[in-house]
Amino acid sequence: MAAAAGVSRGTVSRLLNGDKYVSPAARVAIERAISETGYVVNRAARSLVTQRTGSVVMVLSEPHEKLFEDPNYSTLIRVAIRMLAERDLSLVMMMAGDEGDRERVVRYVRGGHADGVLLVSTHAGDPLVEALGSGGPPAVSVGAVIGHENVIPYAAADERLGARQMTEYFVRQGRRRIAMITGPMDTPGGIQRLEGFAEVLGRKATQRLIAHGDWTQASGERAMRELLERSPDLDAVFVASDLMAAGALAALRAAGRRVPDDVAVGGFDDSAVAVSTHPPLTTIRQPLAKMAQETMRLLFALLDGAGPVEPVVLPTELVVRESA
Amino acid sequence: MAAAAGVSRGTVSRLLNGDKYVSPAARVAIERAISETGYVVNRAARSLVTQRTGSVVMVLSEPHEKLFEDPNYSTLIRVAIRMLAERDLSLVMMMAGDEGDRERVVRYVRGGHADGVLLVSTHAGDPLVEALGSGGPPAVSVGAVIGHENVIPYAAADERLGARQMTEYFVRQGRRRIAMITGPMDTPGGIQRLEGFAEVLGRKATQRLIAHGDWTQASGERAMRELLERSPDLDAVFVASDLMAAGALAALRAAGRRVPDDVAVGGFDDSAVAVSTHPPLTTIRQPLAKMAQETMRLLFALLDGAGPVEPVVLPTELVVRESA
DNA sequence: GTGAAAGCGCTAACAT
DNA sequence: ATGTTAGCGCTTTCAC
Repeated sequence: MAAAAGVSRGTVSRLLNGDKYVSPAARVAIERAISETGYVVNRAARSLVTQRTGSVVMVLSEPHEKLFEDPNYSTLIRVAIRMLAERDLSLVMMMAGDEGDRERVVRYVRGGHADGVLLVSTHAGDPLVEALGSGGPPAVSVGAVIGHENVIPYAAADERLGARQMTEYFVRQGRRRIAMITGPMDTPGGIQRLEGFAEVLGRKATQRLIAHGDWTQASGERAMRELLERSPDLDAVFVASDLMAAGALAALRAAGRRVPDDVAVGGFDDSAVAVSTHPPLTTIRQPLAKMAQETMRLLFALLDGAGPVEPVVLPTELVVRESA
Repeated sequence: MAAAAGVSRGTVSRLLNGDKYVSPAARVAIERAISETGYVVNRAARSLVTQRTGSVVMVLSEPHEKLFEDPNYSTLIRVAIRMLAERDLSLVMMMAGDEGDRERVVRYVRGGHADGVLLVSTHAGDPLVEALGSGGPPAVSVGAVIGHENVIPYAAADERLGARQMTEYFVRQGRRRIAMITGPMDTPGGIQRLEGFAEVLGRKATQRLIAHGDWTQASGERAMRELLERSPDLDAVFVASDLMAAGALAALRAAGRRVPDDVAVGGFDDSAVAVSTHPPLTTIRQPLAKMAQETMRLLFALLDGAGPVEPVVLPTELVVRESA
């Protein structure tokens, strides 16, 4: 290649890496040679000397079955691919659902096979976070990592705000017995959406009116049945995700309750399912694409050697459809 | 590392690569040294000499916005990650939605950055397929690549069979005016599901009873409105995907038609949305996980240097719920 | 069965 | 502004 352009390999390398000291003549000769020979740099060789890999790994920490039931991941993946591509970085996907997975991820990352780590849906106490620890490449997360909020930068929706928006909407509507189906209580969405709910209702938010799900549709249905049994007189339910809300809708229908007449149902996410249910869901829009973008921006800042970066919390928005 | 075990680097390498000529003594010494030093092979260095990268790239050819509305991709990604991990290969994701994307993919693949290519949802005539051409690493596809069925091995559902199963079910129910909403006519699912439909109905499958969608929910709704206008007396509609069927359901409801009493609705995929709609969808189950597995198996066979491999076509199954 | 040594293609430091 | 050169860490002959 260098030979084809009549210059040394050093000069070619300088051009490719944006070094300023390349003469116009050399530049032209090299560019011609590149397009004629179809030359492409060998990343392995480059990695060997630069100690960088040109790739970022997205670690999905949800148990396998549940993982992809949630359409939100799709947006994350799409945005990440796009933004990484702009920097000529590639996205490697790994799962960290069980112990074996986690070990693989740790070996991969500590082995220097990724320049950065993108954590997704990491639960509280996940040993992976400790194992990744310091000394490795920079890590960021979409959504806070509980217990590591000050260690792992993140971009997240303002979960509490969203929960308050929905709960206050119910209150304004004059709903009197407002229940909630939460997410898993070891995730920020699980914890903080409940907190927002409780902030608005105060002592009216009793245990009888709260049930827990695991983000799946089936769990939403189960939780709704539970609530109807415990508090048959409820007239509204705030469900911490659209998918679980779809399940709740099915349980309400089975119980003969009309939505929103008898029971108002509010979801969270504003994902695709929100418009495929009947009635379409009133829900809280999470700016997912923006969250993903901001998370990538944090990662890039870290990759560029910026100092410590601050978490980003983005506002949510009430989207009124027909379920409430 | 070699020093830590008191042997030469060559011996370490031999052990790591499963060469038989390693004495038990050396093996023990090396294994101890590995666990003590936390040694991990440097893939870049290995790649440099072996000319293999240890990664497979999944190329998603759908335009960006539509891409992930379809929950099916999730399963593909999950299965691919799992099966690749077992071989210590990693999954790199790329998009090929527009021209710039495609160029990047081609450079990546032709630049030798992947040991294999996993095509997903490639449309007929996609220039990417030609560009990847021969001489590169082996490529396989989930679902046939139209026009390249004999070049690119694939695992797919028996689309025609599925369409026949649904259409025959309608016929058995005594439905007389059966319409269809197809997928894009440059995809196997678009073409072959229509073929199966037409095979059963013969000349009763007229243009008036056929509308086209692009797999999105919105397109399903639009197509359904179109059909209702053209053929108000229809009493059944076979929709080529669950997501589009969700859209069709909305259009039918808006038009005041009861499902399944007035109009029977059949979907295709048996994806998560099939149970979140009201009523839940009668649909055709596509063995997606199995398709993904078989596709990976084909890829592995190719990576292992097996001769030409045969496409795999898997049977579908009618799943009766409440929409028909 | 194992050590020694060449070399994969590149970057970066050094010379000029 | 550019050529020269020394590795990066591994696999793979080739000797022994």
